[in-house]
This record gives sequence, structure tokens and C-alpha cells, in this order.
Amino acid sequence: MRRKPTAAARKPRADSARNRQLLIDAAKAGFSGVGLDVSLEEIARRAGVGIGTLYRHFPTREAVVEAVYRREVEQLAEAVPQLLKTSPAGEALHQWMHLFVDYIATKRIIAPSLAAAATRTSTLHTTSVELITSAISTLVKHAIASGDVRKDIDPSDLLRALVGVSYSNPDVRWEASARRLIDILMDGLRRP
Amino acid sequence: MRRKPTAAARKPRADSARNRQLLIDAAKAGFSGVGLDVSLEEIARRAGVGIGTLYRHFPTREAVVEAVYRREVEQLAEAVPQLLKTSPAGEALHQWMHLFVDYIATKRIIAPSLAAAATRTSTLHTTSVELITSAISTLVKHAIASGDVRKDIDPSDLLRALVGVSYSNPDVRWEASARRLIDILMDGLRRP
DNA sequence: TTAATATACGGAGGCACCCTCCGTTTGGCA
DNA sequence: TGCCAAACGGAGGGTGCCTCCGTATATTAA
Repeated sequence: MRRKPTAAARKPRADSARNRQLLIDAAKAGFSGVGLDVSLEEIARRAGVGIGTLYRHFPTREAVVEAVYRREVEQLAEAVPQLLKTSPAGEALHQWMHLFVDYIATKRIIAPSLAAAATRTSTLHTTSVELITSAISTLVKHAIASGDVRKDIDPSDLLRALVGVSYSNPDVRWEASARRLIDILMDGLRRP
Repeated sequence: MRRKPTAAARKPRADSARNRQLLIDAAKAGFSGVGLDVSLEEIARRAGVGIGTLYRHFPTREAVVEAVYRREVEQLAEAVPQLLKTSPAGEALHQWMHLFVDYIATKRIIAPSLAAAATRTSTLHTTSVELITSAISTLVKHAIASGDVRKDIDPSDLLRALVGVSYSNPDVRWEASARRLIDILMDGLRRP
């Protein structure tokens, strides 16, 4: 059986996929640690691969940024079924809200670079918003159904609250502050 | 007579001031034409000075961006008395609103770079907002006093409208759209 | 298992840009 | 007009970007 009539299907090489992940890990660490202007050579070094390998996977610096962002959003979406399986619905929502802070932490750093690539980014952005909205809606729905949280919660409002909590404080210690506020918010959600 | 007890006052050299302005002009043109990542050597070339001169005036790339932005804001503020002198108060307000679009056009380009320099920028930003608010307040006050525009206008609301008009449309042709909307807005302001 | 080969890897090298340093030029002052 | 502080220009060393191609290896077929 073939995928396409013309080209024979061949399994993608394992090292390729592995290096791709290593590069995204290294890039995320590099952006957080060194800054958005970390050199691509430094990222390759951290990933333990040659610079050529980096360029084969990501033809431009912007492609690297986009890959980091995309994976962050995907992880946020993929965490939902996992959390619902292992925790009560209320707790799942709570934990996911903390994951959201991780996401914002990354987004804060790479946002300027994402904004620079106007056109392509806008569809990327649209997709991300949809993924995240859908994720929180699912969690809220389950938590309401299980009786863990009050009924009068609109997932979009909660998302807005999360964004507000995470963005409002431009201080260096915004993250600690955001996490405290999330815990308080969650307490509020639990009482009808 | 001396300005300071210790150091003798000496008039700053004319060529220095002139080159500074040439550099800011060239930088603005470069950012608009080539993009935010235009090389500093290109800017120096456009200004007709050596790279060393650029670095003497602006020790970092960010200082260049900041200088362009600052001058843009200052021009917006300084235009007010000039406009009030040469035009009726209503017309002065109208013309100034168009200058505002020029300002946004520049700001759109350099905003990512300004955002990168978090701390120092925030005071810069505060000052700019104050300058601009004060400018539009003066113009509105005069236009109301002269009877050119209706009385129930809050300058801050008008500023918000300007920002909204200029930012809402992420299209490439936002500028034409913004200018049309400003003209319509002005028509509205004129009828009580 | 082994051989064949598509696929991926690494890093040298050429180019552009960043920034500093210092010899040269020039504007301001007496 | 002459002095000199201030400003200028650009060569040059360092770094990062990106390409290219010889080498290595995962996958497949036999």
C-alpha cells in the first residue's frame, strides 16, 4: 500500500523527529534564559545538534519561534483529556489554569517576534484561540456537571479573567501574583 | 556667566546637532522603508555620516528607536500652538488628528522594539501619553470655546476614538481607512 | 543478516552586521 | 587668526546568519 501513487512511502527517520523535539526544547529554554535574541547556534548547541540540522528543520528564526509557540498551545489543548482522566473535574480545571500561566510566560517572551510576522501569524493566532477556548470550555463543562464548581460560569469569561490576571501586572513577579490570584479565583468558583 | 560652577559652558557644535537630526530622519525612513531590522550602517549611510557618528549619538540600536519615537511624540505636542496660530480652532483639531495618524504609522512599526525594553520604556510611555493627552485637550478646549465643535466632547474619549480608528483595522490599507473615519468623525464633532 | 540508498547529520566557510578605537577634521572661542 | 575641545569617519576584530556538501545512519528489500 502506498500513500501516494508516485512516491513510495517510507517511514520518517526516528532521529529526525527526536532532534526536532530537542530543538524546540532547547529553543524554549534559550528564549527564557538568554532572551528572544539568543543565537540560533546557541540553540543548536543546547540541543546537541549541528547548526545545519537546526536549519533543515526550521528555515528561519521565525519558524523556530512559531514552533515553540505552536507546541505550547498544543500541549495546553492536549492536557485536557489527560487531566480529566486522572483528576476530579474541579481539580482538573484548577491544574489546567496553572498550565495556562506557563503558556503566558512563554507567550510574553516571544510575542514581539510573533507580531512581526503579521499575515501568517494571524491564522496561527486564530487557531490557538480556538484551541484554548475549546480546552477551557470542556473543563468547565465537566466541572459544572460534576458539581465541583458553580453553574453560572461562562468559559469565555473565565478565559478573560485568566488573561487579565496574567497580563495585568507588568511587574517581574507577575507570575507568583498570577498564581495566587488563580487559586483565589478557583476558591470563588467552588462556592455557588 | 557660567551654567555650572565647575565646567565652562561651551555652545554645542552645530554639526553635531545637525547630524543628530539627519540620523533620526534617516532612521525613520529606514524603519518605514526597509523594516525594523534595517542595519545601523544603512541608517548612517542614508544620513550621510560615518557609522562612528551614529554610535556617538546613539550607543545602542534601541536608543535610535527611542529617539525616533520621542521626536514623533514631541512633534505631535509642538504642532499644537503652531496649528492654533495659523488655523481656526476646529480646523486645527482636524489637522492635528491627521498628524496623529502619521504618529501611529511610525508607532506600529517600532512598537515591538519599544516593548522589548520593558522598564525604561514604561516611563517613556507615560510621558508620551501625557504629552498627547495634553495636546488634544488644548485643541478641544479651543475648538469648543470658538464654537467650532459641539460642547459635549471629552478629549480622552476623542483620543480613545482616534486610537480605535487607527488600530482596529489590521489591514494594509488601514491608513486610508483611518483617514476617512477621522474626516467623518470631525463632521460629527461639528454638529451639536 | 546484509547490501543498497534515501534521508539526515555536522560544521567549515563566506558574508553581513555590530561596535570600538583612534588618527583626522572642524567648529567655537579668545 | 590660532588654539584645542569636540566631533567625525571608517578600518578592523568579533559574532551570528545561512549554505553547501562530504559523511553517517535509519529504513527497506533481498
